Amino acid sequence: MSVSSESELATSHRIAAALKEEILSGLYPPGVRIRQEDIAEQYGASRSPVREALRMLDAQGLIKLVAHTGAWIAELSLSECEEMYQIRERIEPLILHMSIPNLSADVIEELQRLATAMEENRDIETFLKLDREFHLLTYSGAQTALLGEMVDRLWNTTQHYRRAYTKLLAGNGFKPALYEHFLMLSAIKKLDVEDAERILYGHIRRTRLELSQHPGVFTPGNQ
Amino acid sequence: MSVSSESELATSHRIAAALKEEILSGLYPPGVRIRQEDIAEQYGASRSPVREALRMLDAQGLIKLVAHTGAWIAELSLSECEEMYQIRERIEPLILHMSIPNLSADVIEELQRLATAMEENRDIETFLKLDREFHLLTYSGAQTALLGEMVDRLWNTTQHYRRAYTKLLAGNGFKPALYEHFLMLSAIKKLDVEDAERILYGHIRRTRLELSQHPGVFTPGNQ
DNA sequence: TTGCCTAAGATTGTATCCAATAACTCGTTA
DNA sequence: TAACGAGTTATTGGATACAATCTTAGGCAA
Repeated sequence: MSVSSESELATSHRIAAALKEEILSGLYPPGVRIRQEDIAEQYGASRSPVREALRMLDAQGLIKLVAHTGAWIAELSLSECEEMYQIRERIEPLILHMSIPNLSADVIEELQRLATAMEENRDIETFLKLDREFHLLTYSGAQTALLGEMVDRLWNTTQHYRRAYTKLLAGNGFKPALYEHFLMLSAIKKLDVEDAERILYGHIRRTRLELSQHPGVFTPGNQ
Repeated sequence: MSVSSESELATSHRIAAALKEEILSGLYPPGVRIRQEDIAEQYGASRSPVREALRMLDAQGLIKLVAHTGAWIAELSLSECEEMYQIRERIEPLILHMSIPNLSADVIEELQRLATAMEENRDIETFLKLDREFHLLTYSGAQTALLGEMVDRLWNTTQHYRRAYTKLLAGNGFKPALYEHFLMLSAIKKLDVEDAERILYGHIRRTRLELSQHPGVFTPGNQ
């Protein structure tokens, strides 16, 4: 949050942040094993801070630690992924509710820009990035202690599967999402919290139902 | 889950579990500092497993770690606690929804027993214990990957404040909760998921509104 | 061939030592 | 008297060494 964004952080935090980026970028696919010594060497540190970093990522649900055995990139089954979406359906309307009254004109302008950019975009990684930015920005007005972290975690742990599913859609199936974004944005502009919540709920729910019709996303070696 | 429940666990997990119990029991009040060396000595271990245990508890929201500075028992402000309750209002009806179809007759009998026991009880610690057991047992039918953990965490991080608030009520104000328990139990027995969800939502919401009328609970040195 | 057992190797868990950082004390000065 | 600052102490962070555990490879017997 401040000037020197790297050097002042503890090594363990630096490693955790870097690993997190690599995982979210798709560099390590789900199920891949992570060895402490490899990571330590990769970041020029000893295993101590690596172990702490792994615990942090475990807490965030990005990896799975098993005592005396090792660490793996977290994997979700279809039903686990559906569960995440069901949680999102209930929680994200809440954080949106808390956020809307505090959204500045600048933020709303940026939302408009993002929604439009998504309309013109055809690249998958860009779509993922814009979609994430759009939604998280609609939540940015919420002054939360924990809810924000929870939402972030839900997005992170489902990231791999959103990517795979988006690839499957391959450009055609984006439109409903785009329309929903514009509808939600218009409700936000009118400060119509209830309507925005309902649209968001439907947006997440529709995605969940579509996702569950593509179980191939969850059979390893696919995507 | 198996025969020897303690000895086979890694030291770090043992320490984490023991510390967690002590924190939830109210032995360490919010805001108290925890020194690694003290804990290490207390459990006859070195600081290494203690550090790992502290990271686990940090991840569960029971303590707060600050880099280069130390660990403190987590503290909530009134507004943070209200946020937790708002999350509970949205999430616990969901887990109840998932759970009800899978509750066995034995569990329902046990729920009946717990609800009745609470009616006759007047001790505060016992009330806390029974109330927690009752609710978590209504969720026990849900086969969840993460939702259960989230609910557990919400209960744990608000434990201190439920205790303080319950002390304030001192026996009189229990009744609405007891009635709601019986109403919910009756909906569960009829497999009326929708009704059970609604009652639970109201139950948590009512508690939140009452809690916010007792801000004294959140001024340190009170209770 | 298949299953089991044993032992070597690899990997994680813990203890200890040293370094880095933060907190505190106490003296100085405006 | 109050505020600032240098130096000391206490506490946490990281590196290394060793112990405990798991995994895997190989051989043996059914």
